[in-house]
Amino acid sequence: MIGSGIKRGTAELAVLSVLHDGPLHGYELARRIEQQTNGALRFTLAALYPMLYRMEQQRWIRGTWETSANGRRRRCYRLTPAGKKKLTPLQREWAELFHALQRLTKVSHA
Amino acid sequence: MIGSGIKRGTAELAVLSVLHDGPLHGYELARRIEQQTNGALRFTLAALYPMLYRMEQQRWIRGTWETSANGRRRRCYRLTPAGKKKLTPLQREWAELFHALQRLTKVSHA
DNA sequence: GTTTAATATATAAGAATCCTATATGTAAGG
DNA sequence: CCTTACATATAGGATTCTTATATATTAAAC
Repeated sequence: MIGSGIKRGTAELAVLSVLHDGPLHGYELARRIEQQTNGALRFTLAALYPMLYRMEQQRWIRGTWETSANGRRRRCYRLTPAGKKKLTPLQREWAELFHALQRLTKVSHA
Repeated sequence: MIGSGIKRGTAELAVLSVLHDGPLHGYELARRIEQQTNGALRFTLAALYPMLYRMEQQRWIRGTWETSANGRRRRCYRLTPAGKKKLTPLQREWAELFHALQRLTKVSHA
């Protein structure tokens, strides 16, 4: 059965997927999600930051303070091994949800 | 852009889809959703009834009290024309979300 | 005949997630 | 100097789903 958390967990999957490409800070993360989905998926930073804290507490990502060339202070997040392990079953859960909804709408048209 | 409501709106799509097949009462609706998705998608009745009220207020469904052959009193819901009109764009929105998430995870693997 | 399971609806209390609004501060461009 | 882009942070609120509980009828099991 599909876990209860996944239905509203799009953000979690998005963050883990993007960070799988390489470390990033929050602001850029939000931009990547929006760009890579052609604007279809978008998260405000106010939604993103608390989520990054939660994911850091769960040890899926790890944040380190860094200073960019500009001298700007920013927090760089990278995927932990635990985070990588989390990504695969999460994708599978989403695929299951998609198939479930497709079955519902297709049966409904029959 | 995908609306903010749809990410957690699986239940809405499920109810509209199943009712598209024909009128049903709440208890049976929950069973159909579970059966047609092979148990992948499941809603408790406590989640379903308040949602049916909301959807009735929005005129997407209409409920009438009926008495079954057993003599049991139950509320039968059927899709309104407005509900049918709502179903198509909802399905499109979901399809968009699926594609967006697929793009994210695929780019991430590249 | 009494208990149990299945049918059927309803509400309350709570958790989780996301959004809007707001605050703070730096750097670059005009 | 003023605006735009960069960058993080918190408070308050809305929505949705879950768990727990209450009620009542019917059919089957024992």
